[in-house]
Amino acid sequence: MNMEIKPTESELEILQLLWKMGKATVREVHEELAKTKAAGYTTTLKLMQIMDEKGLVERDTTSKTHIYQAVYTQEKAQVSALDRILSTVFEGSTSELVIQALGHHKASKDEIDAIKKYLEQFGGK
Amino acid sequence: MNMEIKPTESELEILQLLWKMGKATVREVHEELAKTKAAGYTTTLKLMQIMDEKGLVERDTTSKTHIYQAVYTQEKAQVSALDRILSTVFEGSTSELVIQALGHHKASKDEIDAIKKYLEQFGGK
DNA sequence: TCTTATCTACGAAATAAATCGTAAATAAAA
DNA sequence: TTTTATTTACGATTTATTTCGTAGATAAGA
Repeated sequence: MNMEIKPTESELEILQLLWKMGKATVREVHEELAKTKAAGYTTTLKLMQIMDEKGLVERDTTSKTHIYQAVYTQEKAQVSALDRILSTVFEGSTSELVIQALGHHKASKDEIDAIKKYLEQFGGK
Repeated sequence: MNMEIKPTESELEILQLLWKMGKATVREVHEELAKTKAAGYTTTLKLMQIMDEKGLVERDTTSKTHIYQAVYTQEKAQVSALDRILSTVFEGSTSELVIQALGHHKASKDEIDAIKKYLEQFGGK
């Protein structure tokens, strides 16, 4: 059903920035990106234009300098990422995934508590 | 630390089969693969040869027909996949990931119980 | 106004990944 | 033994993704 819109690796990097920045220009995104990655300005521009065509972002083109924002939300990315690894490496087992996540990626006491609390809603004990 | 050995999309498909099959020939893997995907035999062969070079699989070449098996384990893939989505879409928050996983991917009663049980080891209450 | 800087659009080159065709070797079948 | 089938090796093509250069438009500064 879901029109399999799949951001590429590079597109995801830009989405991550837009999620934090909200609305931003290519220049602003590029500046942030440059802190981690070496790439030319037009590379970032082109990428963002493609993302616009794909519907991953939208832009306000009323002024010369366009203003971008994410359409593809972080939550969509989370659900999609979980779906993917669930079917590719966890054989569909959510509990396997959760236990693996808790086992190998040390969650803090607070995180553990948050999860316990969350689980309570699924039947008392 | 971990020499960033990253299977590509297609390589992962083959690994999934090898995890189930254990030792297998190119022909056997290809046969399985063909059930889901249309691709020529030499495509599968080439892919598996590349995977051997990368060290994702190893093969016994004593007889004409080589026998492959996965070196890159399912658990490695699980840890790596979790690491990746944790840093790209969950901002490093394991609890966010877990809660999202439980929320959007209906776990069965048994799965919930398994998780609760697992959590108990992290401090009584 | 004239020059300089910044921006978008766009095509094309560079890189990465997937797919395939063909040749040579080996084994199996006739 | 001769033919046929199967397998590996390997290069080449195709497709997807990333990167960049250049041109034209717009705005800002001198």
